[in-house]
Amino acid sequence: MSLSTQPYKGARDFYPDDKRKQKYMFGVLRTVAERFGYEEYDAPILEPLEIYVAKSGEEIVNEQTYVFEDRGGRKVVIRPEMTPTVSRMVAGKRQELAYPLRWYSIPNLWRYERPQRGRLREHWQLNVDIFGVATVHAEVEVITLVNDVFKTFGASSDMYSIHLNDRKLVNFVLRDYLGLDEPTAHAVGKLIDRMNKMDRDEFISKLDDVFSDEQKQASATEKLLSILDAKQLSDLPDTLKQGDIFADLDKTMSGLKAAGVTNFLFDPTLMRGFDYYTGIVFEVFDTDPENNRAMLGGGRYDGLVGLFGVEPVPTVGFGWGDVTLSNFLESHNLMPSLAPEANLYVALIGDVVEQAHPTIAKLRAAGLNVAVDLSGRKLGDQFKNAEKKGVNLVLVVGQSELESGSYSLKNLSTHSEDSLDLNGVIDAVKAQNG
RNA sequence: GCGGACGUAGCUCAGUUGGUAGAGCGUCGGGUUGUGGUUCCGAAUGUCGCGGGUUCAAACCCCGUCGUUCGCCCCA
Repeated sequence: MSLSTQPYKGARDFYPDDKRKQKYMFGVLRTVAERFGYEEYDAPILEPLEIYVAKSGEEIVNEQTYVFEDRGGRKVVIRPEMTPTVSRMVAGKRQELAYPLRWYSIPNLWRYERPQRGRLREHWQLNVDIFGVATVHAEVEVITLVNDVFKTFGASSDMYSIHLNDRKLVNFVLRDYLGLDEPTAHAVGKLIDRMNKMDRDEFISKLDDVFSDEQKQASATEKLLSILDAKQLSDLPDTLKQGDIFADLDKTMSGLKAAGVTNFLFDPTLMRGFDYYTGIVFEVFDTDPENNRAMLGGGRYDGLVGLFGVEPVPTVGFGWGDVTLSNFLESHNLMPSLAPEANLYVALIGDVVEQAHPTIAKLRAAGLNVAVDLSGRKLGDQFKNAEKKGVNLVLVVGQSELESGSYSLKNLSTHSEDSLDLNGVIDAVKAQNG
């Protein structure tokens, strides 16, 4: 009976090649978030159960979290999302923080579910939140940030589309326009969420199951469909256009235009799972049919911070999973080939490890990442090894080089070879790495 | 939690109507001891995911189980 070498179900090992991709992705995410003035924070992976029970939504706590009791009898959850945590942190220093507060993090999150494409048990998620802005300038900023991330990865606008909706609109339609009670409204909301996964007849028959005879009499189904079919705000029935139900969506869209974002659209079927959203919600879809689900989503949740017993803080934020992001990058060929950490490989001739030490130390002190071949194998094998590791530049160091101070620097991809002194080697490696 | 597909060498896979396993790539060694990518020669490696069952005989059929994957639920 031997031990399995597989990682835990739904979780990934990151071998150096994988980790390199993750480092690249996170690097871009951090760069863009910080370009918008966001500060990085972090928190424990464990949280008390209560903060999820409070407002996260139902199933995620009951069935999709890792819950256990610690040795002190406390109910503990491995965080399935970051929003309650960041809300807790903001609430904890509610009075002393300077608003608007711009925070981001890339936490790992755990959900107990069946793994499938784009959904694993452990994933990392960029969380970007802006606290203290009640106007849709916050939504516009955050979505613009998302757009900049895509651009920084080299994506073009046709590769993704930004869907927008407003919970206030949804609530108005369900409660006031259709006059549904709370449980019915909730059920219809869940149905709308799944609308695109079924055909129209199926959707209508499911609606029939939910609506009362009275509601059917009032042609609730037809009314709802006419709203869900809207491609833009102007398609909506006139009776909805009174008041300022659309004001936020309207302003968000014009704000996005002003910010140079083009590929967004009004999507009345967009719901989002969590119940804590209170205003604009958005999701971004990969247009590649291979990745047919939301790759990121977020919205306004003005009530969460207040749950911790402090004055509420208006908040807009989103989460962007690393699995959906890497699927996106791979599908659109946007994942660059990434060089290994070492940018210089030293091949040794003969037993000169100790004599070569001062030379190698100088190279490292100059900022080069130097991997030394300690195998004692034939020179040809050392070249093969460098190539296999993906290190392009090899410095040959033997007795005569150490004595003369003239080294042979070999470029494995161009097959060129230069005779250089130590400073020349340093310059050449730096030039090669841009 | 529910449904489908799959599980053969390190990797990608082949294995005909059941007769105890192969290829390519990779790995290792070599083509005279200080120069690699192409080439040539040679070698190693599998309890055919695991456990039962049917059979004279199972990688192949049946059951269970674990894992992978796609979808449902839910969500990033």
